[in-house]
Amino acid sequence: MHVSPTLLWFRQDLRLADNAALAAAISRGGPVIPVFILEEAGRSPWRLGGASRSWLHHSLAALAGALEERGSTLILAQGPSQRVVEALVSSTGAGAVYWNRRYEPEGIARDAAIKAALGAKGVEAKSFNSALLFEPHTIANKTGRPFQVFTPFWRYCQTLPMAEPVPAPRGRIAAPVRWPDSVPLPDLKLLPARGWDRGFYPFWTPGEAGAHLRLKTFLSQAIHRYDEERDIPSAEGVSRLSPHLHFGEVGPRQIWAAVRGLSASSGVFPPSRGASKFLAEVGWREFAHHLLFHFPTTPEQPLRTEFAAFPWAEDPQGRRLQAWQRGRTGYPLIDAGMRQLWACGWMHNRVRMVVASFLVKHLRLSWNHGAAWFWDTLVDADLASNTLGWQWSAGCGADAAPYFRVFAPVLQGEKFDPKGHYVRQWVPELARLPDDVLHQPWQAAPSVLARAGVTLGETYPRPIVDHATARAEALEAFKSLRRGAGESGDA
DNA sequence: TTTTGAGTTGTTCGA
DNA sequence: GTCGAACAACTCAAA
Repeated sequence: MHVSPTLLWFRQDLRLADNAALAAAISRGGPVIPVFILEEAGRSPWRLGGASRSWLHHSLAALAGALEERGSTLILAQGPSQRVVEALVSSTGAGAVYWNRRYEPEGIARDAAIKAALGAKGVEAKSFNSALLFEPHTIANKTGRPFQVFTPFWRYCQTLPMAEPVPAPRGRIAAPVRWPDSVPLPDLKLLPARGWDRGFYPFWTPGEAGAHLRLKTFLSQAIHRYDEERDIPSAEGVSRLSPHLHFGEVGPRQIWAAVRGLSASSGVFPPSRGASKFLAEVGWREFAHHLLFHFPTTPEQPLRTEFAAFPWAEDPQGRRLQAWQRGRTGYPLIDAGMRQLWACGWMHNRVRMVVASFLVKHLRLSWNHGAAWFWDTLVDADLASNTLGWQWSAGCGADAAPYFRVFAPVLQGEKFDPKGHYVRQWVPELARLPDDVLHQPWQAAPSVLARAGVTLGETYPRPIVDHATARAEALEAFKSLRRGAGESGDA
């Protein structure tokens, strides 16, 4: 019997294993036409960021290679998704379009429209879950409302059955008689013209194979020390899976199953405190998607509405923001983090919290600026996680950091980078300073600075704000917010 | 139904 | 040096 082709629409699920839409397309029986559509979403603030574009280029190349090994071809296209999908359906005679669901507000609306349009034409349109352990529309608290606190959310999720990964397709993937036209990968122009991403790829191997190697490496050792070492930015204590997860080169079901596999011999699950902590991070990713789905305005708007009135500082020339972005704040840990971000497209999580706190509380610039910068510079930029992270840092989100939690950049440096490995790597002009002043060079005696070859204000900036003053002003600003919200009017 | 306690990641101050 | 308290307000779950 003749079965029409299935269009398999790849989006943020750039893998063959554990891909529910792919598995369904194959079991439907006809030829499978894998397609990726680059949609340049106009002026949307959340169109692909620069670092993400670079990663995507390499990930698509990897996916295309993996498909080729199975006798298939990745079709690349450009333009509004609905137009491209409809054009491909009519040019290939596809009778079905399958994809894995996404949870961003724009994506949900677009997918719904496409599903309706295809249905009206008699084309089978089906979507699947491959991105999450627990899809947002399936989770609610006992009052039927979305969770807003992580711990009860995660406790509840863990009482639910955990989905198994979908097995990878075996053998060749059936090809159509004739392949539709494809845009050559370089023509998508995903790579930056000036090559500022050249520092990324000593650290990263985009694609499904790279993702699995990273997971395997992490599970072999570091996961069991994760609860302690994840806070040390110079250590290899974290999984570095975030960009792979974002692009769907590996999925949470696979991670869960792999961690459970570690318990096979002992029967104890989770196998260690580190593993438990790591799985909770997977839970935070779930929680982020839960919040984005149920509170779709949060990429721009604070979840706690009183924060709309927050007295942000003036920064008319954008100098403070620029100092932060470029790693020229005069606080070594902050500057190290921001420079690592620029060089690698990634920043260690501990340092992300510190730089975020610094932007929002020390510089009192809106978290939206930080979210936008991270969006453009992170290879793991993810609307759900980025939004949660920034609103958490600013204190305006769900389960957010209390307003009085102001990370002290010097103290954080001394606690988590006591030997200065991290700062010396990313702020090399300070490398020769002794440990005891490395995190506060302005406290060093002139002779110490001279010996280290540091001239404050020339080779390295003086602090752009004073910690104690900035902290006091931040606390005052948060207090004013409270007064404003209460309309008590007292002086 | 109402109450109570707990909740990712911190810092400072004073005893 | 170490330690506990204080620094809000609100959501959720358990009692």
